[in-house]
Amino acid sequence: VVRRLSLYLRQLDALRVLGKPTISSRELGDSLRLTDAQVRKDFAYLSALGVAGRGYPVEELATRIRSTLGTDRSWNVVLVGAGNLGRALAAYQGFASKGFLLRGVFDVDAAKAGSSIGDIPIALMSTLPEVVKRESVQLGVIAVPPTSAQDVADQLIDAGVVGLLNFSPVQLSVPQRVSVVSVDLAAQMEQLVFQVSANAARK
Amino acid sequence: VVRRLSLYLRQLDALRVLGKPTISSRELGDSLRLTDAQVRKDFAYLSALGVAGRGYPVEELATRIRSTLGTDRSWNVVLVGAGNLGRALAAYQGFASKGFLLRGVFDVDAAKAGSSIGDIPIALMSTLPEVVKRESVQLGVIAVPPTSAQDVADQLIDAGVVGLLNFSPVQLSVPQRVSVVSVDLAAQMEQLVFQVSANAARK
DNA sequence: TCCTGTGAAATGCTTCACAGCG
DNA sequence: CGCTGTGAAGCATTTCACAGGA
Repeated sequence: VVRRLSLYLRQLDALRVLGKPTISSRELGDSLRLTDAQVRKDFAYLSALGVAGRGYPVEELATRIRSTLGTDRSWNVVLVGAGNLGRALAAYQGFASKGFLLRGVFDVDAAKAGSSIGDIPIALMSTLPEVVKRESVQLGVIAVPPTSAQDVADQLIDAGVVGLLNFSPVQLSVPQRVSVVSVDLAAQMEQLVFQVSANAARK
Repeated sequence: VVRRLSLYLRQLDALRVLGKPTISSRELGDSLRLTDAQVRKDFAYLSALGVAGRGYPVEELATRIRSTLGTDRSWNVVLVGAGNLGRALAAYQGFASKGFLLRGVFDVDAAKAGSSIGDIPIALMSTLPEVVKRESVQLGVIAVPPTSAQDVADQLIDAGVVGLLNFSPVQLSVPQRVSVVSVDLAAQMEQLVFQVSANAARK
């Protein structure tokens, strides 16, 4: 359900650029391959504000979705792991533009710590707790090898982080108060292969 | 449903390293936060081979899942977009180790083409159709800015690719015979923020 | 006794269908 | 009219519960 809210938000942002003041559930649904009823149900869930005969006001709807997701406020983030993926994530524009403020990049490797990604310095893991506290960091991104993922997760949680975005292919075990979203790239690829095979089988 | 198959596979690989010959649905379920019934239903779906009183044989089960997913064969892949994310993906070990063979990296930027990532040369987009045909490439990974994502998708499809892994935050429109899996990093982050907020609200 | 395989019940999600408003 | 909001129906997925095998 929440996954779709993000999709709506992308679409609405595009519409705003086009200057469209209003959008119908049918139109929005078509562009995302959803039924119009589905779209209306979703918006009802955020006690919606559609105008019969017109549709939904683009601007207000976007604001409403953002406040439901929690992206109306900005969030402090740290990233652990300055390998290839970590570097790419640190430089990724999509985060900064959506209110995610990168407060630090960390690595265990002393050789990496000291260098920097763009204008973001890479720090040693040992300095993590201090930064998390000082900057009130709530979210941590894990881009380290699978073998150290759980260890890094524990350190982040000890330091006070309450949400983890995990890019390593392991199931993290965390206390209830901490939320985890995992992105397993190999799994996505497997997903794709399955769909391709299924698609080919269906003649 | 299929998403879970990937998770099982990870877990089974870990078990194999530990030398465990057999696993019960309960044990496997606990480690992935699923019920035992769920696990058994999933395995029934692949006309399973569990032994009552013992559990499932780790090795055979992994083989069975792989063949269902289609990862028992290997797949030829090209990657488009040699920005930060593209470079990280090209170097990512998780792909190569799971039977995905990277047959080329492409970019529109002539400055980037000519250089290389590790030992993989970056080629110009114009040479893409030839490589796709020569190497029988079935899958394409899109790591380009949102504005050119649809264009790149069209070129890949024209060249003969039948599956796309899309990292740009746009809804690609493709013909039925082509499968798409999208990974929107900003959306994952939004997901996380929502969960964190919900988790904090629940006292 | 431990564990699978599976009908049946329960739950959740999606689509249908239509009353009602601008 | 076009479009929303929503009960009710229709599907899909998850959990329960238990018979039966090793």
